[in-house]
Amino acid sequence: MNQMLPLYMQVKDHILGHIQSGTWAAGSRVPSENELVESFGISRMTANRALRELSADGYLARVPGVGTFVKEQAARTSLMELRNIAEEIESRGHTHTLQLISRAKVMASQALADEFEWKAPQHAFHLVVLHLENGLPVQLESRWVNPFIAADFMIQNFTKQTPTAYLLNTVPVDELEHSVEAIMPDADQQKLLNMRDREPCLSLHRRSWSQGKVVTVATLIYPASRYALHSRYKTNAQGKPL
Amino acid sequence: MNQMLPLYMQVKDHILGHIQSGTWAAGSRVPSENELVESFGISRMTANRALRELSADGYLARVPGVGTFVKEQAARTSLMELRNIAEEIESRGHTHTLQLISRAKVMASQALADEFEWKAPQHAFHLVVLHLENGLPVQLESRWVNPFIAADFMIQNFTKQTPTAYLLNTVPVDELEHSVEAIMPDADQQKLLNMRDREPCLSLHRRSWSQGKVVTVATLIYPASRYALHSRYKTNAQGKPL
DNA sequence: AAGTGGTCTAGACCACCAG
DNA sequence: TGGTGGTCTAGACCACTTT
Repeated sequence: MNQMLPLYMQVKDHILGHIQSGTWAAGSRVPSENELVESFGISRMTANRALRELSADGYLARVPGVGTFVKEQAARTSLMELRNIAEEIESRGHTHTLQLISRAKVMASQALADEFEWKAPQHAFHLVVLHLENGLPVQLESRWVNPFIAADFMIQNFTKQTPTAYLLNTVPVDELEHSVEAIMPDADQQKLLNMRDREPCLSLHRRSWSQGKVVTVATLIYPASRYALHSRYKTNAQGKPL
Repeated sequence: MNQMLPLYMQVKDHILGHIQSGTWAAGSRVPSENELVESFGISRMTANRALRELSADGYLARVPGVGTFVKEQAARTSLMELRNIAEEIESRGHTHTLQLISRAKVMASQALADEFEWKAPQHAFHLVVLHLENGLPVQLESRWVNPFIAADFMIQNFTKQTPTAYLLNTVPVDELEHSVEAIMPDADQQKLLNMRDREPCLSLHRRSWSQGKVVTVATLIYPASRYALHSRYKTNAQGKPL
């Protein structure tokens, strides 16, 4: 039972596929409306809708009189959503790889126990992973995991599935807390991230809850020159936040 | 001088105006495509585009065979803690003061015009303000304001009311975009913020929209040692905000 | 002059929902 | 059965850029 997609959707998928597979790199020209009319045997309005929507979604940039081009995807991550960095990188048509730096069962410090909302220190899983985009380090992840909730976390193969992806697929997240700072990396961090001297980092500290319990505490460090954090959202009628 | 807007835009503005003025409450039915065809004297495709785009933007919900309805706006943003800095400082029981560094009407660069979503560069109001907490600089605000929307922005006395507070009270904000980076301050910024050498800053870039138009573009710079951004909110199972 | 995107029209067929 | 939205067509005119 093949579900027939609308024509403009098929065209969108076709183009998005080329972008996300990397066949069409950022800056390259995509087929014009007339070319799509020819190759797909569709009307110009349908081709126009596909290109216009991809443009509204930020994948393409259209220049009247010139053509339509693949947009450079900003290296940035959402502050609102909990997204897997591997997917994020791959959706830009880039390659994600990771290096497992360390993995251990450790005794929580009092500060960490506080973050887990434990009365007394317990053992926790600790993991340090370096994420690379096209071979360039973009995130250093230091993560503690609550062993009472994700007991089989340590026996995962994180080259197949990132820690974030595993946790997202295993434990439903109810609540998120983010805290963002600018920091200067220490010597180890600077070396792992392959950074120049005197270059700052963004440090994103995240806690996530499931059914009232802290699942995981993570500190994600991004080289300032390679990543930005981003959020965009609609407000209520009063325009309340700020 | 009068810029002729595309027909589908006029229809969008017409509907958005009714929604944001409250004439059409959440849940109420908006005119059908055929009714818009009649009342505006346009083709159905044009009416369809207006309704479809407002639906994609989250203002309307369309139900095949039934009609198109004004959507309930989620009040999720009350959980995003990015508040007016004056209130925030005072809520800590500290004293907020500010210094007006500069105030001018300037010609927008092409990059700024892009941020305002203007086709061509126009004049914009520019303001630089230093915020202090108990006499210590904590935020350097560089703000550009759309003069077509907040025409009397420049004659305000910002020692009584911060620029953010004035804009919030004057223009209803319906959309916000934030982008956070870590930067090294330049010499001027470092001096104004009274910072030591080699200390990084958080740079928060903010755009706000009202009725589809960019009201203001601001860059807020915080010394890393004195500020962190914080947010906490509930999510659905996929890690997306409610 | 030829090609591009931006818009608009006046039809059309369909699946769906209501009375 | 008539109204709704969802899609699609085959034209059209325009402003613009490139050659």
